[in-house]
Amino acid sequence: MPKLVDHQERREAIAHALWRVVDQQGWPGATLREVAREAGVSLGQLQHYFASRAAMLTFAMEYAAERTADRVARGLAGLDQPPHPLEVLRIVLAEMLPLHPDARASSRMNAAYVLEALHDPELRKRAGLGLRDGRATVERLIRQAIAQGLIAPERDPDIETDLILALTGFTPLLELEVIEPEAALAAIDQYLDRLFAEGP
Amino acid sequence: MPKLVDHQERREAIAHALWRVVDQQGWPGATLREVAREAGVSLGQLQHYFASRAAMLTFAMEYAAERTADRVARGLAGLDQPPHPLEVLRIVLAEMLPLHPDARASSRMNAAYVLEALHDPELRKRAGLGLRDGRATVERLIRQAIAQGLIAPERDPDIETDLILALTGFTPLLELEVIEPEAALAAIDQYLDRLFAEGP
DNA sequence: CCGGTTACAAGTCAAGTGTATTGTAAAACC
DNA sequence: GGTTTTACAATACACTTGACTTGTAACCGG
Repeated sequence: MPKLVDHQERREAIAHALWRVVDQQGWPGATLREVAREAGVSLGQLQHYFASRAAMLTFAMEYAAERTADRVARGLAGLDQPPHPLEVLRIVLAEMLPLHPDARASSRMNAAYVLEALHDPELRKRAGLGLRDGRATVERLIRQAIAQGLIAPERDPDIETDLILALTGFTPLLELEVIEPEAALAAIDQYLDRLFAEGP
Repeated sequence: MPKLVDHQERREAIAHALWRVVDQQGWPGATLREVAREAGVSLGQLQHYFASRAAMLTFAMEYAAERTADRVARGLAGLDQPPHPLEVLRIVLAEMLPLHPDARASSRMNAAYVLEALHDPELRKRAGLGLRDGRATVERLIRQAIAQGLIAPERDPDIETDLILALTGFTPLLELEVIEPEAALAAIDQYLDRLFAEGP
């Protein structure tokens, strides 16, 4: 056979091409042929690495989630140890919003994925689990911060968690350039500052 | 010619069918033939009312925006006159979230539309204008409430406006059943209560 | 060195897409 | 009452799509 090839590597390269296509042409534009062209491979080769379009999309999504987690982890590494929960939340939120090219690609992938998941039970389960996981992580953070006295004890951890997650609602505003990235960051800072403020 | 037909009425009927299709099968599933089937008309008839698929989608979106505005107006009519800004915001937010079938259909239409708009300059301009309009309306409300002393004067109207709009970020959480409708409403109430609370 | 496996290339296929064309019945209008 | 419009039906067209099949060169393992 020809030189043995690292499948994972190839798949990731194709996933990157897929991101680029989705970023530039949208989810429906991500046809097998278009992704192959963007990746600089033939349709046959692409099909050698992904048995179906669905398999390709699923892989690309999981890989995007990994990369986002990596970006967050890298951001957290730059903080004091242990980091202040406010800083943690700030970084998590900032990485989930389309504020730089990498995050934008992930964000668009995610949006398309969620939209698709609404009508596909399998994807729905998968996407639901992912989001629930994320929510659980944030909730843990909030509860810890309350226990540490960093957040006023009157705050309901469930509601505060949901409100934090809702801040990803900046995404469409940013994408359509209704608000500037600085405005989104300022709003997040303002919100977190109030959340972590001392009670009266 | 056969009995003269109310074009607007026909178009709206088709738009309703389109919503149903988008709601159940997603944006890409909204093919001319599928919408025609859902509307109970022939492909030829549908083409008689919409010159192209793009025209159909545009009409359906504008109509959805009108209907959402109607729902909000109906909600506002049930309030004291003049209504308290908090109540106004509560109703606006509640109608923008997928909390009941009508709002859900509009919400999904809107999500798909925004996603599509990212790669279509014409749609982008249109969607951007719509969102900017909405933002301006909310901002006016906030500034008024500050002027009336209902919101603490330290609050920055710009940031507060953005934060209000960000609360539409509950949408994916609701759609994927990560949180319950009551939780979203509770969070919104909590948030608005704090926004309108007296300063210390 | 050779059978078997891997890595692709290229072509084929059926299904589905939006759009354009053509035909026709019916009612409005002068 | 003839003519012109309107409202549709039906079909055809040119493409694109994901999937599948077949062919073939390359290399490893025995």
